[in-house]
Amino acid sequence: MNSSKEGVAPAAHRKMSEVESRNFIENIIDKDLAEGVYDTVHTRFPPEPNGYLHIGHAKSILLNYGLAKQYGGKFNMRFDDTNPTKEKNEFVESIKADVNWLGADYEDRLFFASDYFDAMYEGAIKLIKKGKAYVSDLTAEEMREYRGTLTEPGKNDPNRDRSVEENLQLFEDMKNGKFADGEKTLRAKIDMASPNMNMRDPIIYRVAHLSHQNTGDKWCIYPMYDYAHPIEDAIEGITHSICTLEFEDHRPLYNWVVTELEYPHPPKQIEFAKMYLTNVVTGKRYIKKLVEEGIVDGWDDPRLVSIAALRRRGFTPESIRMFVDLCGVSKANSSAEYSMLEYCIREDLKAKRPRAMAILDPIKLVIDNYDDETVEMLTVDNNLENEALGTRQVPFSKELYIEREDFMEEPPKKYFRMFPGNEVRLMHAYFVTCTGCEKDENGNVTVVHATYDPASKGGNSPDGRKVKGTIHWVSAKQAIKAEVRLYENIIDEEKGVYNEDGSLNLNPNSLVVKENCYVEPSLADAKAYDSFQFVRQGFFCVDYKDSTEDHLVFNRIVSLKSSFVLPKKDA
RNA sequence: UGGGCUAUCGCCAAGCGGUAAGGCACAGGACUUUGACUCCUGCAUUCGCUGGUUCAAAUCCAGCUAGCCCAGCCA
Repeated sequence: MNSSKEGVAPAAHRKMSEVESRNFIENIIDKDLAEGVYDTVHTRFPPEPNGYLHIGHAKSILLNYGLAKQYGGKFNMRFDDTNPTKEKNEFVESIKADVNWLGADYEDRLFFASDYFDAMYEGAIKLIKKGKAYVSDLTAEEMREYRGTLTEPGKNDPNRDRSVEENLQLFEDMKNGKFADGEKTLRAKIDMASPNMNMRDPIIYRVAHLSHQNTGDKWCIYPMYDYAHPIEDAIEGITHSICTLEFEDHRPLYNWVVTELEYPHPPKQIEFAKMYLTNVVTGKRYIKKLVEEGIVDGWDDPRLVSIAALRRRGFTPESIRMFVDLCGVSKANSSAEYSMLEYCIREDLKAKRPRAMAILDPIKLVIDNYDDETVEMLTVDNNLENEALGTRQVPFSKELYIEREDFMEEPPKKYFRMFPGNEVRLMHAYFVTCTGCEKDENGNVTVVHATYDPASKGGNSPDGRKVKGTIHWVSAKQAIKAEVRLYENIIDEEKGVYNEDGSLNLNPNSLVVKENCYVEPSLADAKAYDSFQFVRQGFFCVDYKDSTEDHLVFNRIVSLKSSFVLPKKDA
């Protein structure tokens, strides 16, 4: 449509939306659909219920859910609970809560691997009958010796050629509890000389006399992941079984299982690189230690990156989704900068949430020419970028609090806040001119004085006079006291996550508690998880754990960006 | 040192033989009742390295280098 002028590349004017790119998994799916390998897309999120979910899992959840939605397919939630030694019901509940919070809707498709134990048992018998599985007497240590090493092939199991009848009997005995833990295993008969360790006759069933969180005491043999997972996928009709890179070597075994068990529409395993944030702690042992030592306030401490922690901190599901989308999907190991996550939450909240004034480090400002008794109620927009958020009333009076750093008796260059003789705007209120300050015996400023211009009500002067600075404030009498918690990364980013001895390199300033903050009275009814932009400062959210009606506690989600840096004072 | 995988801007990431998208970060500038937002502008003569094929290579071939994963009766 537009005739290109000389030297102007038309492509340069194209918008990003027009050149939307696809990730490698979408490419695979497109091809599968085009070639008729599958006629639908069915994915799943299959966590083991052995811990809390963190931001890394969010990627997997949203990837799987997003793909299903994008292709008009289905998404299953499935707990991969094949090892009762590690699993707890507490975790299935927390995982469900996190997945639901993220908005990954599995509808009525909530499954457990343990739902399929019978089918897996039948499958094992089928393998035995085909001569593709056998019962082994080897101990764990012997098993290791027989397996060989990365560079040397393994040796055949002495029991490798047991008869089908004997294997059938032994396997049944295993199931019936005739053997102690570790006494017998069922192995797939593949190739002890395979360069792929996973194919050296992998164990597919082990004996464990243990109560299972879902099946109780019904079983004393449990299938191994490599055997169970492909069956779970096949039974549920999963088409694309998406997992992380470390399972790439397991794919031949995955395919072996679905092939030997002759599933008519075998699922396809696809691996992607998990991605974490730079300078973040996700290791279970480390977090456990932080909790035990009281350095953090539980697994949902706002400085952590578990889903529960992000939720408590004030992140939204939308912001997490945006983050995951922005990061993309690939097979290259990588680590995203925290600034990308910060961008996402600011982006999500900026037009969505109301703005308010809060003073975190108060100093009194007295408007000397303002009436002692008057309290004016100013009508203020909740968010200039979003009219739908309406307006609120903000009281103004003679005595206010302003931010301590918004006054300097001797300002450096380019400082355009309050200093003697300077006129600034009190946001939404009046122009005021600073007239001086009072100090205590130590020279600390205790009160700032100013006079106001009655004609500038609302924040503009009819004579067209301009001011460089606009500062926020609250009326001293009507303001509500609140506690505000300022967070920084729990890790000292300068030096990285770990010290040389393997301990965490903690940032001593990761939590700063401001006890004496004043917020405007409109915040009195704020409820748990409600978030606001405190103008000129950042986004804050009511802490669900510690905030009460008479003691509001806010978490700083993220600060606002700032290009202003106070110049260092020369001595 | 056997096998598998990866390598494109500080961080992510497109690209699939026709001459390096985009986002974050960063830096300038405009605007501003948030030093925010928004808006402009800049930001890889070059794709881990070295050769080769080709009129043409980030894309194909060969060799090298670096990083990650695998020797649980974990997932």
